[in-house]
Amino acid sequence: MNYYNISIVGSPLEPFTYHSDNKIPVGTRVSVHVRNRTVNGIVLSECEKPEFNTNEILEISEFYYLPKQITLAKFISSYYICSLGDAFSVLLPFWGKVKTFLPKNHGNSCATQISTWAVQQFGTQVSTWAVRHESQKHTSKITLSSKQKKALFFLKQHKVSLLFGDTGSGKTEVYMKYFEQMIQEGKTSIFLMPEISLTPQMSKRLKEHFGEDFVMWHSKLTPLAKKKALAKIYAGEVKIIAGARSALFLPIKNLGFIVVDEEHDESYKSSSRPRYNARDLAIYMGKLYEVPVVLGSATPSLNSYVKFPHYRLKGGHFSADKQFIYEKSAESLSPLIVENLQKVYEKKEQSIVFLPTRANFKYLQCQDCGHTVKCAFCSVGMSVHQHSRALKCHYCNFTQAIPQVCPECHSPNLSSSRLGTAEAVKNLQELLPKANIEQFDRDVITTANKLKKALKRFNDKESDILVGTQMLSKGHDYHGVTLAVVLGMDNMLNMSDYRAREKALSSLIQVAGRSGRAKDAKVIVQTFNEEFFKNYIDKYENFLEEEKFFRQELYPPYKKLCRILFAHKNGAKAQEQMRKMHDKLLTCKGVEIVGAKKCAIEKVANKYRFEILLRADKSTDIIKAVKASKVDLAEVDMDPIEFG
DNA sequence: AGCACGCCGACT
DNA sequence: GTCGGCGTGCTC
Repeated sequence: MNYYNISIVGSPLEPFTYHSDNKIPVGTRVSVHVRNRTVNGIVLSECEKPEFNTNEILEISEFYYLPKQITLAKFISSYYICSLGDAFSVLLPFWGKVKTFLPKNHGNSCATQISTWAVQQFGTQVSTWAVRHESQKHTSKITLSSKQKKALFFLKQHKVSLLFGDTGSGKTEVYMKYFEQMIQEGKTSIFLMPEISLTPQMSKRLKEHFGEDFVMWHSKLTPLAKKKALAKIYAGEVKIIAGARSALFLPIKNLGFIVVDEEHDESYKSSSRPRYNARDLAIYMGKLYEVPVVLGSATPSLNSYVKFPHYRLKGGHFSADKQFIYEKSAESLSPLIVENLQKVYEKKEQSIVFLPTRANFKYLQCQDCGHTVKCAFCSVGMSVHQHSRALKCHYCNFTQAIPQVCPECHSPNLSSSRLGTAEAVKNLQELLPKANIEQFDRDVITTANKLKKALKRFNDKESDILVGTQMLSKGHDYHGVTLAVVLGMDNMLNMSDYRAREKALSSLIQVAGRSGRAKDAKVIVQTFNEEFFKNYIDKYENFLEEEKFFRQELYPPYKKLCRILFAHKNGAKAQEQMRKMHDKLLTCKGVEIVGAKKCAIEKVANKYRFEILLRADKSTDIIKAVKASKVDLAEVDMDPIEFG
């Protein structure tokens, strides 16, 4: 009888031991009983017969994980502090006959014939992963400029590098050239991008260029589309996989290269367990698979800028031919803005109105001077807690009474108002009753099809004004736009988030880069912080250099942060669990407890939420401390990007 | 995480 | 008398 340690997919528990008559290779996915439920497990290792009675392995599947995937799962489990079963739940197994794993002279218990899974599924012949007969399919249509050639040369010199390229500087061509070269070496590339399901023009472009070598992968694919894509991947026919963060975990033979485009984008971070960051895991995988990794962005994160060598690819058209107007006003749709929107509408031109705030937080801002109350200890905005009638810092829990007058100019006009997209559309529609105004955000644009239609209406000039959030700035071309209105920058800048400045500036640059590809474009930025944006709008690199000093000693990339969440419908229970873990953490060395308190959004989905924020020099100290102190309810968020 | 077991409140 | 709430505890 053979005994095996088996990690149960999705289980929070340590691996269990099962037995089988068969000799089963490590990495094989099997099904087993846990409390009479049938679940998937992964064979981790063979082991001795344990003291207790074991269950039998029910079924040995044709799915398996390769040793490097197991290494990756173990890394995810240790770094993000989750069970191995949770780590495996994000990885996709290989499929087929496992020649290399079968020991010599071994019975054929698991040696199934080359399966015809894909054929059964689709009735089409799918080739095995034999090396493809490389036939010079099409000669390259990509011609790089000398700048782009230099960029490519630079990227090829480094294991991990940052392509710091302005909007419109042609980053995509550089990647595509790199992909082509990988294809010639018979290797597959991963091209990660945020919200790929909502960037149809990019996939169209890749499809046109790479044809059958290309597939798209993201969570919104229909089950059938997923099956088809997987069949092609299993068959080894795919050379370019463009996808959202989950594409990183597809079963790829011959991985050659990983691109993380728009690396600054927050959607690379998973907000459910395991809370991994695909950008960071891409770098880990680069090392593990010994393949180059390229991060790309017009507005790179300070994190990547500090850690990796970069190539600066300057753009063709950016702010040079654009007029920036900074308006000091706290009024959401000010007369200046409405007047400009009106003028543009009357000229039969188009506008976009950008509201970057997710409207989750309220900050106290002076309506006369724009000053926002900040924490005395953390240089971040204090958020308004109306219930407790107090201002609180989300980092250190410093609390103060809500001031009656502005601490800066002593004006009594302090307000914590905020503006959402739907509300802005409604207000604008009243002011411009004849204009066609559309809401353009996650609430309305839920599918690729809706996006396509909305963009078509806009490009056909059936709609005049788009009012939206981040989505407006993600990779779309609006050729007819001559006015971009950017609201809510101060809210963003004053978020109680150490990345507030980075997020605000990069959002502004991204939206400015989207709009006004036509000449004579105007960008109206409503802000009391004109100096900040003006200084850096076309000098993001200068911003990054200066931001280093703000982050030093306190924030990433110089310090590691970790957030522990406690959510329960019984608030007292959540708080008690937090307190318990907090007390345990006090005994741990090398870790600073920055705060332990109620979340800013204290109730979500009927659950009360509490959180602990930890800071340390090294992630190993955090991992050690958290593992030693973890309580049942705790959910670990390593390298958090959201607070509250 | 799931799911069974078990112990108290309002219902045919 | 039972149905069902969710607290506690266990899963190879």
